[in-house]
Amino acid sequence: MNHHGQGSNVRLWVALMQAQGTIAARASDRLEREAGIPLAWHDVLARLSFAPEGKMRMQELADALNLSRSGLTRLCDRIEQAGLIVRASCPSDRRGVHAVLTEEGSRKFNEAAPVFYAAVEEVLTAHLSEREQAAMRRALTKLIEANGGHMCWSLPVEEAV
Amino acid sequence: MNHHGQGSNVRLWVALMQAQGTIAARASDRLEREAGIPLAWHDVLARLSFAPEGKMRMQELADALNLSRSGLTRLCDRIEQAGLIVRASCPSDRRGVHAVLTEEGSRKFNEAAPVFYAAVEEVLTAHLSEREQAAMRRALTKLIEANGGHMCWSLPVEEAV
DNA sequence: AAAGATTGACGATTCAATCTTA
DNA sequence: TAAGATTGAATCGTCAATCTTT
Repeated sequence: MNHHGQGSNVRLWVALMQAQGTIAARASDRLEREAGIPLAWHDVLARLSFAPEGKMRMQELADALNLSRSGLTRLCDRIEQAGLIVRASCPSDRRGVHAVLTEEGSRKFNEAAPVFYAAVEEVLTAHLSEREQAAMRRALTKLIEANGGHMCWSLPVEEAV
Repeated sequence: MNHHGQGSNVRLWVALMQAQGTIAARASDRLEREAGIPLAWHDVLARLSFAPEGKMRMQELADALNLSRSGLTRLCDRIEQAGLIVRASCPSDRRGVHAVLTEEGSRKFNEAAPVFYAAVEEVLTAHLSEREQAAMRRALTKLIEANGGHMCWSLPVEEAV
């Protein structure tokens, strides 16, 4: 196909799949062990924490986390069961539902976030130079946009340092 | 923690997770649509195709694919059911089991591989320059090794071009 | 006793169908 | 009729226990 052969392309594919898998598994283990919540729960709490008023529509949340609607419904069932979020009917459009962070959910996130940051540092950023990180972020963002995704992340407060 | 704030680290994390998810989903869809097999099946067939005599121990295969042993057992159940592989007791150590590519499995792989290559090109390499690809592969390999993984991939024949 | 693989019970995710509201 | 969300059935993966062979 191209004059470099396909092996090189496949190598990049394999590296991407394997790196992501390994990194996510290790960070997930550490978060579960040290903060007592699954990575998926942290993702939800984090998104809500950085959202205005600590709430988001189910649909928004599903998109942000790359989950199907029903997948998010089930995930939120479990987190609500644990008391970290509640559902609230959306006032402006009563078809919609807000997932809202509770007091306890907020507390839990504040407890888990440092563990998560440390895990990301440990498995990801500690092994790459600033230049490598910047290059990788640029490349990954290109890939996301080229594939119809939207690299969205509500700015955490720490960014403003 | 560091003077760049944690937001930057988290951005890289999110970009990695999202890019991998989007890319894998798109390639998986295309493979399923155009070749009629799930991505996980292709992974197994590909590994076997590039292994000596078209066979591998279950354990090896599980490691290569980042799957648990039982996960691979189940996956191989389905693929064997479809007639693309068979199991054979390992002669030298009768505890072990070989997954062996069948004629039909080999045929199916030869049909699916071009689709897979095209999909990788479409979702991944088409959007990155040679330099970007090389930089990314280096960085990802570092990450894999730093996290106790092993970036292993039997050389495809095409590599020797 | 330990290694390789499988099985049962379970958790998490998806698709298709359903329910409610716009 | 369509959009937002949920539910039932099915798929896929994991952990712990089991079975066989070393």
